[in-house]
Amino acid sequence: MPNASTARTDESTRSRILDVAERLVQVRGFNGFSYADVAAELELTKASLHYHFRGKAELGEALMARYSERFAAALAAIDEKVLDAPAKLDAYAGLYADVLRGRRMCLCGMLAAEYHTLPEGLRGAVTRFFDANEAWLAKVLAEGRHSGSLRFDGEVRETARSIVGGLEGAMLVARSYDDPERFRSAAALLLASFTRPGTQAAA
Amino acid sequence: MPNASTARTDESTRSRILDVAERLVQVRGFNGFSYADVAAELELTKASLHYHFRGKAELGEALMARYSERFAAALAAIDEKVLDAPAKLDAYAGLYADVLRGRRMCLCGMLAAEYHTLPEGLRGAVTRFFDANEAWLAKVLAEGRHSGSLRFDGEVRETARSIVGGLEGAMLVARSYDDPERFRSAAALLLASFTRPGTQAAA
DNA sequence: GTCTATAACGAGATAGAC
DNA sequence: GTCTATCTCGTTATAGAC
Repeated sequence: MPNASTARTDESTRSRILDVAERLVQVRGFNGFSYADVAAELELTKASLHYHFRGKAELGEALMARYSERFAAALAAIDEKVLDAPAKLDAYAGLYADVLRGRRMCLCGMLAAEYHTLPEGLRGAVTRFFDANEAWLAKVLAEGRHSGSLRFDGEVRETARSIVGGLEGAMLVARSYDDPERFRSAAALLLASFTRPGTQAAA
Repeated sequence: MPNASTARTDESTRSRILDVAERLVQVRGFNGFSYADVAAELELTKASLHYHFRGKAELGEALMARYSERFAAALAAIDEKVLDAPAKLDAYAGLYADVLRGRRMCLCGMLAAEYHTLPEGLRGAVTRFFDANEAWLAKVLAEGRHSGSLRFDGEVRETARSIVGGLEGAMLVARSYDDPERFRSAAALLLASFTRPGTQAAA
C-alpha cells in the first residue's frame, strides 16, 4: 500500500494531467492535441503520462467522466439555491459563460463536433452528457410552466433540447470572434423567449 | 495554353478533390482527415493532390471559398422566390437540414470548433461566413418585423446572431445522435418563437 | 497531370532501467 | 512514478521521372 505522500503525489499528478488535457481539448479539440503537448506543459515525459492513462482514449474518457461529474454537481448546486425557474435558467447559461472564458468550448460540444472520429467509449459519454443536461432542463421547464414563471409552446423535452443546442451553438460561434459578449447576448435572447416581460408580474 | 480537354480534366479533378475533402472535413473535421484519405478515395496519389492544392491550408481555403459561394447563391435563390419573412426563415433552416444529411456538420460550424488550430487564412473565412449569414438574416428579420409577419424583442442584429448560433448548435448536437429529427424539431421551435400563431392571420 | 520515391517530422505507444 | 530509448506508423510535403 502506498504511503500518504505517494498517494497524494499520484493523485495530484493525475489531476494536473486532466487539467491540462481538458483545456487543450476544449481549445484545440481531441484531434488537435497530443500527449507531447500535455507532457511539455507539465515538464513530464510522454511515457509518464502513459503510466497514469493507458492511452489517449482512456484519458479522454477520464476527462468526460470528471467533466460530467462537475457539471452534475453544478446543476445540483443550482437546485439547492431554491430559485424560480427563470433564475435557474439564467444560472444554467452562466455555467456556459464560465466555460467560454479562456477561449474554451464546452468539452462536450467540442467532442460532439469530432464525434465521428472519437473512440467508442467517448461517444457514449457525449450523448450521456447531453441527456443529463436535457433531463435537468426539462425538470426546470416543467416546474416553470406549472408555476407560471415560464411560458413556452412546444413540448418540454424538445424545448430543453433547443436550449442545449442554442447555448452550445452560441458558444461555438462566439469563440470564433473571441467575443464572450456574443454568447451572453445570444443566451439572453434565447432565455427571454421563455421569460417574457410581465410573465411573473402580470396576471 | 491548355486545350479544352486538358482544362476540363483539370477542373473536374480539382472539383472532385474538393467534393471529397469537403465531406471529410464536415464529417471528421479539418484535423481529422488527411491528404491520404482524399487520395485513396479518388484513387490518386498524395503527390497529385499537391499539384492541385499546394498544401492542406490552401485546400481548406478553397473549400471555404466554394462553400461560401454556394451558400450565398442559396440565399440569393431564397430571395428570388419572393417569400414572406417566416417562409424565408424556414427555407434558411432547410439549408442547414440539407447539410446535416450524411452525418455532415456545417463546414463552417466544424471549422469554428477547430478555430484555434486553423491556418490564418481559414480563420478569416470562418468569420466572414458567419458575418454574411447574419447580414442576410438581419435583412429578413427587419423586413418581417416591418411587415408584421415576424414578432420578436431584441435588436435585429443580435436576433440574427442567435438564429445562426441556434441552428449551428442544433446541428452539432443532433449529429451525435445521428438523428436529423432532433435538428428539425429544434429549428422549428427556434423559428416558432418569431412566427407566433396568429401573427399573420390576426390583426 | 499523375506517378514513384523519399525526406522530415510528429503521434501514440511500449520496454525496461532507476 | 518517472525516466531514456526505441518502435511503428501516419502526415505533410518535395524532387524529379513519365
